Amino acid sequence: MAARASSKTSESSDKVSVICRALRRAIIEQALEPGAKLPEDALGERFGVSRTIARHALGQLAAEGLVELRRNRIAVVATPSWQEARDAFDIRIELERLVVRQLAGKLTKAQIAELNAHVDAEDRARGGADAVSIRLATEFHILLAHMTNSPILVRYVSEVAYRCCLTLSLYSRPHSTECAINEHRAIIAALAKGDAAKVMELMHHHLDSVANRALVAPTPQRGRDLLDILAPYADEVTSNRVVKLPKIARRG
Amino acid sequence: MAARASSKTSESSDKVSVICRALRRAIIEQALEPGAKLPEDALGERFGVSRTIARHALGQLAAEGLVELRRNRIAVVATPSWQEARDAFDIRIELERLVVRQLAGKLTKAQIAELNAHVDAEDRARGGADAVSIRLATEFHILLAHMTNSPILVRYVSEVAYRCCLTLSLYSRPHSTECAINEHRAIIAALAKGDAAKVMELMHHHLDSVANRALVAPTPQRGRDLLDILAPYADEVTSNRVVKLPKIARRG
DNA sequence: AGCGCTCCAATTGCATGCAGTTTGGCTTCC
DNA sequence: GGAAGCCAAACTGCATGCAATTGGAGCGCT
Repeated sequence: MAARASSKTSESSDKVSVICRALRRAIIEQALEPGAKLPEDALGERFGVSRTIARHALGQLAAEGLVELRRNRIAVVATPSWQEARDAFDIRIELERLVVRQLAGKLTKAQIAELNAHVDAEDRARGGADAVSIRLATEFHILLAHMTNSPILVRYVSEVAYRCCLTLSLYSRPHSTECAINEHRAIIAALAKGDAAKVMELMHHHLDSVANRALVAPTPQRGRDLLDILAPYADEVTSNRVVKLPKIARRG
Repeated sequence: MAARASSKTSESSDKVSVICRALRRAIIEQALEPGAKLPEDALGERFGVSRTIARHALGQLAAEGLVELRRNRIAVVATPSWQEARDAFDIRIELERLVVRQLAGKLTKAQIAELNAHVDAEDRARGGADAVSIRLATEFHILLAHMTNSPILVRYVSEVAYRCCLTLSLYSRPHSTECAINEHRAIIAALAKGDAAKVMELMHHHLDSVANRALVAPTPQRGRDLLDILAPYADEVTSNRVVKLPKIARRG
């Protein structure tokens, strides 16, 4: 028996949604790096729509955490801090444990075949671009979420998985996908067998190891948050000499 | 020591954000019932902004799942199905277990005082409007999430908690807040004591019992989704007799 | 009465225009 | 040489206007 009755969750075909999808994909495939500027004008022109639409799309992506929006400033691709990346993975672990708990032993043969086919695709993509491997791996997890037929769960898993994608591009060293693929296969097997506890443990370990492999320590230099990086240095300067750095320094 | 360093997570002061907050509150306090229409014009006029802004706000709320947006149709307050409500609570349980796991034993005295103060407020609100009690109870959980200083966690817990609020208004029988307040106090105590396992168990039980108390069985009649209710009948009709229900039925 | 049709008011989808803010370079002055 | 100040270009925030779609009232037909 299927995990649950069918239900639609696809995004509508608004121009806004189209642009959202395009940008989302560009971001997770790292065509747009974290920090990349996203001016409304440029987006509108590129996609052949008005600024209004581009703006709306940016709003949606900001709601998903893929884009940062500051008043009167150009929107940029989100640059999650290391801590945020770690938080995202923690949340993801819990959500995906829930996914496999709901799915264990409840998948149809067809669904299992679909999962296996996806992993086969991941396998074939080995050796190709890292970005593609990462995207496929992410989509495996989203495919799982879809099978719960819980639209809310799908949304949250998708969002947090995309965010994790984003952070992988920031903090990851060259990706090794081999074991990830094997772990995907193990998860499918355990799901088919119906061992909920086992598959939750597998998923937990899988995500945890991906996170640990990727998020290598607080990586001081790639931490990106200039303010944080310079804080200790700034402390030294400001406490010993002057109060304000740029304006009054010349008077001292 | 505080659970983590400070971080800002508040919504900006755009007109859009202001309207979002207003609508969100109206929805969770049931001033706007599920299914209520939200025409852009009316919203814009009411809040003294243009349709553009109202529209954008609706988009954000739709991303949060509080509003349903269908192309070329008037936006309406979301009407989650019973199953979606149950799913939301399942997700919420996992997320909030994570919250208290992170918080156990890491709260400052000031934070504990803040939590106690909030529960006191809940206590004082007893006997008042149900909607207010529910909102305060929800805000207790969001307050907890804030103390993790994980913006992502705050966002997800807030969203899913609001959704649960919404479903409570749909499926709940008259709310009994007494035990919920006691359970909140128990959670604070366990957090202060630092017993992570205990507080996770408490939170799990707390949310589960709220859900079970509220989501009384699939309540066939209040299920609201006419299509679902009629599905079995329609199956019978379409498979045995004719293809379309309204147009051809009269000919049979 | 019941059913279908037509047409109009209501409403959304989207582009454009204008005002206010930020950015970055240029000039000026030390 | 380098910092402060100024100015124009770039960009966002928002309102308004127009075309397209919807839904429902009214009307005629059976």
